[in-house]
Amino acid sequence: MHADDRLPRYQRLRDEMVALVAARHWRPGEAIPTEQALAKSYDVAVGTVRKAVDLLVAEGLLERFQGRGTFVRRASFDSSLFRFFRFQTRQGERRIPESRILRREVVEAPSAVAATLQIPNGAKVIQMSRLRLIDGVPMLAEEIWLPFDRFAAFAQLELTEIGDLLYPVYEAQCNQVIASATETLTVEAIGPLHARLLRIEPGTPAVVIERLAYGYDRQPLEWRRSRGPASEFIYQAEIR
Amino acid sequence: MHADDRLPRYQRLRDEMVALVAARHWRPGEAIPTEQALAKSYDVAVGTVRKAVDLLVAEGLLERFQGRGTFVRRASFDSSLFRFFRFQTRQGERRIPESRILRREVVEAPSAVAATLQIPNGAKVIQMSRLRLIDGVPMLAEEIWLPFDRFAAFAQLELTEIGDLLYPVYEAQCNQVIASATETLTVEAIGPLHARLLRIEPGTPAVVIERLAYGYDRQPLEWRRSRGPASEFIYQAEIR
DNA sequence: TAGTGGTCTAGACCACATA
DNA sequence: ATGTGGTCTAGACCACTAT
Repeated sequence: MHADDRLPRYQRLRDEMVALVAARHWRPGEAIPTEQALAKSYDVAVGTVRKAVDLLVAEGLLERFQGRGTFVRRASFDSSLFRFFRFQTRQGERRIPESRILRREVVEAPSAVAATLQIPNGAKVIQMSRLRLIDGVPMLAEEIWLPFDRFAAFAQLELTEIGDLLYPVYEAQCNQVIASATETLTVEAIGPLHARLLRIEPGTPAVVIERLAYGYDRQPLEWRRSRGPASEFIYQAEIR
Repeated sequence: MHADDRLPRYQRLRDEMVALVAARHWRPGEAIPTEQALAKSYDVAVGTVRKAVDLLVAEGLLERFQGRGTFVRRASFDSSLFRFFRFQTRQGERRIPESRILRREVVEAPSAVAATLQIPNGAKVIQMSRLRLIDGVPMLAEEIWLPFDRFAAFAQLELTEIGDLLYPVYEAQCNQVIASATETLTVEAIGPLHARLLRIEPGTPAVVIERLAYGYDRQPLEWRRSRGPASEFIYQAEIR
């Protein structure tokens, strides 16, 4: 099962390190072996290890701390587009919104969902509808789909057992770890259904964020579509 | 005027190379000296030069081509948010929209504009209003502000002398080179004025992109605010 | 064939964190 | 005091581009 000898050593080393994290042999929060140790065990120079680690730090999989060591980074989703919703509390601090699951059921995947999650047509999915609030004010209306075969345990949980964040639950209950995601931002005039949930006027501009989240093996694990009032959204980017 | 000795050599080297580009001593499209030559002239090891160049490649200022050399990159604005407007032609290819300048005048800077461009209150600015079209269909309505003292030559140009792209004109006529920018995306229900320009219904969601563009010396050179129909906009991002 | 950037090595010394 | 990552060197060899 192995990597192309024509690839540079630092690339192959990088790939092996990714595999160790994916296999949960190196776990988030833990320190990996020192550069010296890695150099010795993989029989390469320290400089080569450094270059491989450089890559993974740039990719966000590892974090370095001078004098302490190199650590597997927790996927934090700090760069998610959700960050650009100005959902501050009245004191202006950033908080995790409260979550209310409005509905959860197991259904046959609509064909668009099956295609997106890369599962067979007609396979079962968990469909969920969720409202996120700050200080009791609705901020985001979400629809979430999970492939049933990987998340069967999730369908059995009492709703009261599910906290404000889903990914830790996926990890603890279903052994499914989210490693990365792609997000897509579009804008629409909000429909009457979501308008009622969000307590805004139908036709008001809303930002729609679709997120497809992947495991370390690059398999799609979760699809969600979230809607929030566009008036609360501001995105900034650097251009070169 | 010199750099801190406590900074690593590769950082100081990086800064000196940026300065050479800013001073137009190294010009876009040109090759810079070889790594060997740089190492000799700055009296550092080649590896140190490589690290400095690595940084500038990552920042997008330089481009490397194995066997050919390292070149100063033209600021291409490939990553601009405008890229996410699906302004395709009927054949689906990407094109530079046609530009029509609707108005251009020299005025005293409104205080918000003066603050943004970091010029004194009441200083003169060139204010411009522009429409961008594809196949004759209006796609973006833009308002643009330029500090008059740097762009005086621009105010004299016949409108027919100004092409579809402004930055090459800034460079050729005013010797002002845009090096980077920050962009901000918000959404609003379009007002009657812009609705008429864009030939859409007032109240339709519109994407508003504000861009503040800087020279190599980090001075703000241009501020523009562009509005386009949100229905044509889709933004995608990778999350880790 | 000559010259460029790309990979890799082996080792020295520095700065920082922790005990 | 020890061990970690951070910086820097000097040189070898490879892969690609141009002539």
